[in-house]
Amino acid sequence: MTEKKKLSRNKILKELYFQDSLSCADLSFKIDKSFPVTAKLLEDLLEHNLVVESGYAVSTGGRRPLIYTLQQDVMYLVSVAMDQYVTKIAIMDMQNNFVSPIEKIVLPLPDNPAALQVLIEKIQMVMDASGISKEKFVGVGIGMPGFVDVKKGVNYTFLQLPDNKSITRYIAGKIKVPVFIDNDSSLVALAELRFGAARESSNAMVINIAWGIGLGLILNGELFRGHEGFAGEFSHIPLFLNGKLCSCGKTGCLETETSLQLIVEKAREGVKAGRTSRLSSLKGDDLEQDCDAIIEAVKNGDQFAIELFSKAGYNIGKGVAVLIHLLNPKIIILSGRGSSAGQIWQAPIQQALNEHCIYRLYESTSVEISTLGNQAELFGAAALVMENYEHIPAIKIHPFSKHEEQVKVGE
Amino acid sequence: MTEKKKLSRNKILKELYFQDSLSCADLSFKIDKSFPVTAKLLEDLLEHNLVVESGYAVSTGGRRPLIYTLQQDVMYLVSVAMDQYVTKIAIMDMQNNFVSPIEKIVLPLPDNPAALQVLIEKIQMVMDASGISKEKFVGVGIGMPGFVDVKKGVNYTFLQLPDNKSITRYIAGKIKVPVFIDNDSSLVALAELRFGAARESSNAMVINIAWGIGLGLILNGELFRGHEGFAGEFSHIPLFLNGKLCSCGKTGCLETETSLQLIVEKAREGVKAGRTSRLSSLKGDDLEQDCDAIIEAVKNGDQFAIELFSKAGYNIGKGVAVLIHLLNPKIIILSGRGSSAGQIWQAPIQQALNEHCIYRLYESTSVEISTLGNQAELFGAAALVMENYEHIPAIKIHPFSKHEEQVKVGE
DNA sequence: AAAACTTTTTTAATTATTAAAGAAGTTGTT
DNA sequence: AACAACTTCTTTAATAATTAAAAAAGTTTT
Repeated sequence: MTEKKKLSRNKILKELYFQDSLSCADLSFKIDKSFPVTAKLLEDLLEHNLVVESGYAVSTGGRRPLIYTLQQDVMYLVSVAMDQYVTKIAIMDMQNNFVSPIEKIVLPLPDNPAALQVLIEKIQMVMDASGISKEKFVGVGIGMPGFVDVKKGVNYTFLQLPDNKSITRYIAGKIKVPVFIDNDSSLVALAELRFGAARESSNAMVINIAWGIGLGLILNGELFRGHEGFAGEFSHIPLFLNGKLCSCGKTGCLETETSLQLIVEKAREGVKAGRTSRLSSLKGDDLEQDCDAIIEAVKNGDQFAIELFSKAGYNIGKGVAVLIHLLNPKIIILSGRGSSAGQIWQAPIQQALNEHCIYRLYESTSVEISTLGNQAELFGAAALVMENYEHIPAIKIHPFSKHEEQVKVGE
Repeated sequence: MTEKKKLSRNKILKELYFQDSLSCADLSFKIDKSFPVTAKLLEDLLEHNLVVESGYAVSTGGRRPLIYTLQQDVMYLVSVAMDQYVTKIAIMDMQNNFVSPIEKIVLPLPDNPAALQVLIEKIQMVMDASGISKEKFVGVGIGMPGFVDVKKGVNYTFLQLPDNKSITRYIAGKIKVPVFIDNDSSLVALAELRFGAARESSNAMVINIAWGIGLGLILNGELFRGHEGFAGEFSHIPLFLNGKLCSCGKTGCLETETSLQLIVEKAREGVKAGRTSRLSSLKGDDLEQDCDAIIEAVKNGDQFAIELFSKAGYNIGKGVAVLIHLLNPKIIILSGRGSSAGQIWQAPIQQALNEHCIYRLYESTSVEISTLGNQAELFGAAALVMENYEHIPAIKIHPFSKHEEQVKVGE
């Protein structure tokens, strides 16, 4: 089979992963090949048991199309979602199911030279524990905070190797499976684009409400990364004149007025100061636990918790107003950990838009809460692998040599 | 000739317009067709006298390529650049030369129901006066302020027809030549992308320093317009807490702290208040004249004028910091009328970036002053026509499924 | 219930692409 | 300086893909 045919074949598998079941006509359109060629490729895939016919679709006025689906149990993905403190590792099948328990490990990234080694060991461990044979793994997708260069496979903030060598190549060399990395917020956006609220929108802003406020931009139907891959630095746009020092060294960043970290801090302060609230029993040492507790309090109508979220929401809204002016998106999606607080975000954000946005611009922009919630990054990491799947055959790792070959992934 | 062949043929003409002279190999690559097909199309274009061979290019280590150029005197463009007060109309050839004097007319757009009729008459007049036969005009490109829907051909702010009917179709119906419209700042960006400083950059932010502060976004090598075509509303992002009322009805917009209009107003106030300066003889009734006078004063080292531009520049820089954070561009281009003030902008903008931008993000972003200056919009309007040249006959429809009929015009 | 229309699939005809060969230059070596 | 070795562009022949036509399987209309 020629290299070109392989590309088309992989494109079919990729489309079937994202769409679950498609007809030959649909696939022909999506992979931009003629019907006869697509049919021939499908025939081959059926023979090799990678694809199965799964009945007929309902007729739309003519002959019913044969529907194709990915064969189960032949391909698996490893998805890894990291934040500054905790890392989750999961194994997923082609139908987007978790096939092993999600492994959650405490792995602080700042000032931790051992982090990369630990990560590799844990990934290896989860893969081994799954009992799935190595050749069935398509690849590993990893989402991580920091300035990530997707093409080079480098994170300039965490998990660095000497001379900024590619960590994707490094990890792939160890576990013998292709590896892809991306910024955490970008992967949340990718998840929303492929499986979530942005599915029908070619222009969407996905806000990743987490310890910081991340942003993934969906422009013209695809994830936008910018010149060096750093686009979406929403957290640090200079929007306030509050003089508050930010972690980045500047003042007035969006992050200084809104983030889950800030909410937890403020909640702890409030409790210490004797504020009446359901939150009075906050642990005060575990960020994740406290955050979950506050979100739970919001849902139970706790006034203090609601006040904190409303203020944070209003400030996110001020940032969203900027996004709407600059990029005229169809939809704003609130995703990531914080989105599990639900509809509480709507009112304050809408209020900020009323005050700071030109009506003509935001009247046709909707604000929605993600249904993927806390698991968005894991879905996104899996999607990242399949996003690159068509190029994977170009990756070759020598089984006996430690010297990695030139790897060309995407563009 | 089939429809598909026509598309490729037109693509060749388009590429030759933007690149002036190209080899068959270059064209084959650019129009995404094989060498034999491209060669055959070129043969046909030579026969029909639309293209000429213009000698050989220097060898790059092998056989010298034959170079093709557009035939002169067979195709012309009408380009129209409007602002709120003044409209310029020009006729250009395929080599980007003005072939008739630029017609400048005073045509206020706000609250002027007659504006559209006047515009059509003047375009007609300029075309007639040129003595060029009608069938040689490829199309009319018009840049205008306001919320412009490029696809529908509607401006929601000015020049409206009843029921928001398409003004492009309306004008085209009258003058019998295809018409295209776009937002003024988008066309300035297009000009920079095709003929100016953004030529080598697939990610550029083009700031249109005019009576307001416009923005055209070049993302992934093409002009980005957003969901409804309104992207780039830079002027009204809420960046200040100054309480100053903006023309849009809100307060704190970027426009309230920087624009040529503001500079002229401040200069007039300063002069009235007796500020010592070369500007003391400002007319005070003609915005354009006064603006030119102040820019002249800047170049002659007038302290007051420089102070005004420095402050305005710093505030533009604050906005640019937001752009860099969100979109990680390779280059920021200062264009439009105000760019003729030259290097004066550099220092205050760089200062604002130092203060408000994460170093990692702006260290590799350059800020440049346009060389197209005041004529950028006219070049952009001409480019707009050729940008659409190939698409006029080409509409792609899903050949199999009724539901997914997609009209794809440009991407 | 049959004719007329849709849509998918198969096949045959057409067209474009890739690979191979040739032409025109440049570069490097003896 | 001469000639082999390498580039790059152009032409041609072989191969592969696309489009058009025909057939198959439904749905809708009369």
